[in-house]
Amino acid sequence: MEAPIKILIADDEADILEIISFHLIKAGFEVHTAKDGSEAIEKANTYAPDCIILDIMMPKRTGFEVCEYLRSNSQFDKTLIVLLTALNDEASHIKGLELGGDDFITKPISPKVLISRISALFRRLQPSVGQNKVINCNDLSIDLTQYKTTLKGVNYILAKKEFELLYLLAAQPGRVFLRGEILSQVWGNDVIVGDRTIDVHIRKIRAKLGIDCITTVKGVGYKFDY
Amino acid sequence: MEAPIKILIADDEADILEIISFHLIKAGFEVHTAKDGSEAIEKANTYAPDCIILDIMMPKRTGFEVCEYLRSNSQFDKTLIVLLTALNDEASHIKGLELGGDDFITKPISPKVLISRISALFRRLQPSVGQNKVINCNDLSIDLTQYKTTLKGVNYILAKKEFELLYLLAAQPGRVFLRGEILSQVWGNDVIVGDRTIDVHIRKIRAKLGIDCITTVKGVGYKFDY
DNA sequence: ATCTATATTATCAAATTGTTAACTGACCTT
DNA sequence: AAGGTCAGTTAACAATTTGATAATATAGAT
Repeated sequence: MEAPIKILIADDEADILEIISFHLIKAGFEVHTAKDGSEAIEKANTYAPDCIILDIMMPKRTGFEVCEYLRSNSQFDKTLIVLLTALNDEASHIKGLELGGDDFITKPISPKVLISRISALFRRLQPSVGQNKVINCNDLSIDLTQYKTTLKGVNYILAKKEFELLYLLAAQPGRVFLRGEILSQVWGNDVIVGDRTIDVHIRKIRAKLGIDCITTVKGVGYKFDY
Repeated sequence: MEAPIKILIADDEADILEIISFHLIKAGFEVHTAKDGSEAIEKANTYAPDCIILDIMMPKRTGFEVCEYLRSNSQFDKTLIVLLTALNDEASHIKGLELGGDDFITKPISPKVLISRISALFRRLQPSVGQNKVINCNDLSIDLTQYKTTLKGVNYILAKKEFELLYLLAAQPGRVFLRGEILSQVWGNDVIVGDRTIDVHIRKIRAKLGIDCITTVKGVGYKFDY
């Protein structure tokens, strides 16, 4: 993870702010706080957080109003909005979600639940960041952390470059990778190797696995298809 | 939205299945159902739904087990998983979210809430999918990132130039492209090829796809019309 | 009917990829 | 240190696919 994920929490109850902040900071987030709706908008503009947790009942501007403001501003297109309230009524739920909220958590808040849910939202948002480095596709499994490839449970030993090439392609099944992309991803930008090199490695992968999981797209590149 | 969003619901209570199905269908989703965990996995593989709603308490396999299975398979990377339970306890919440669930809804279910939340999940998911350079027109789909052309779900392999030509035309259906435009877009400005070359490629596309999706505008050029 | 633009077909040239074998250097064994 | 093994690379050639052109046929317009 490069930059820490920024979260802004807006609630008028100081002790809630404090508790949530504590847990979020402990979970590795960068946390900012606001004590009312106006301050929330202000700080949202200042810090451009990745996620904003809004209490609905707040002075100056309600969570709904802040949510509406944020969603009308393209700058916050990718910002997650979590609404927070003591009210457990359906109407608020629906209103919040329809105003563009991404999730809805009812008080009393369990810090564990809050963090689980926020993590789930981010997991969905940044599939690539997912720490799961195992690709499973039908009966083929490619485990980056173990450099291990199994097919129908049987282990196949691929050389480093073969493995990296297969992993790259399989990470985005169906997508065509240009030869140039493959070279820069697997071999790096400064290394200069010929085009034939890719072919030979592709061939070795096909031969070792014995299945036709890599498709040639003539004049374009290769793609994983299985 | 071209294709309808597919949702799979798994619950062992028939009346719940029915009620939810009814509302989801009314909301414009394509709905499939399963009455236990094993059937859920089966149908997930068959229909590749965009969203799977899982009851936690189910015979054969619990919602947790199904969730775990789905999340370990890259085929379902982009599938939303919503967990459903009568239990309102925090432990299930956390377990579900940590297993990769995207949302968690407690029974008794309000159809309105359910649909609001699913819509919210999809709204959030769309932007990343929106990057796709896929042209969809009736039952014809042209995917630039995959260099893949399908008609009624059947894959047709076009050569590079054929594909690029079709993609160019289909990107702006109805618009007539002059021969000069086609040449400079597909072949580039420095390459010099004759006019007949375009005709030949157009013909190959028509022959391969078997449909008349490209119209000749005599004396002017060609246009995509389908 | 004639003229023009496009469609079709066949053919050849060019580009791309597949395959095999050989070379190099790193690493391991003895 | 010599010999062996293996990953990675390249070269050379074969196989295949694709692209372009020319020649001819057809259709559309005036």
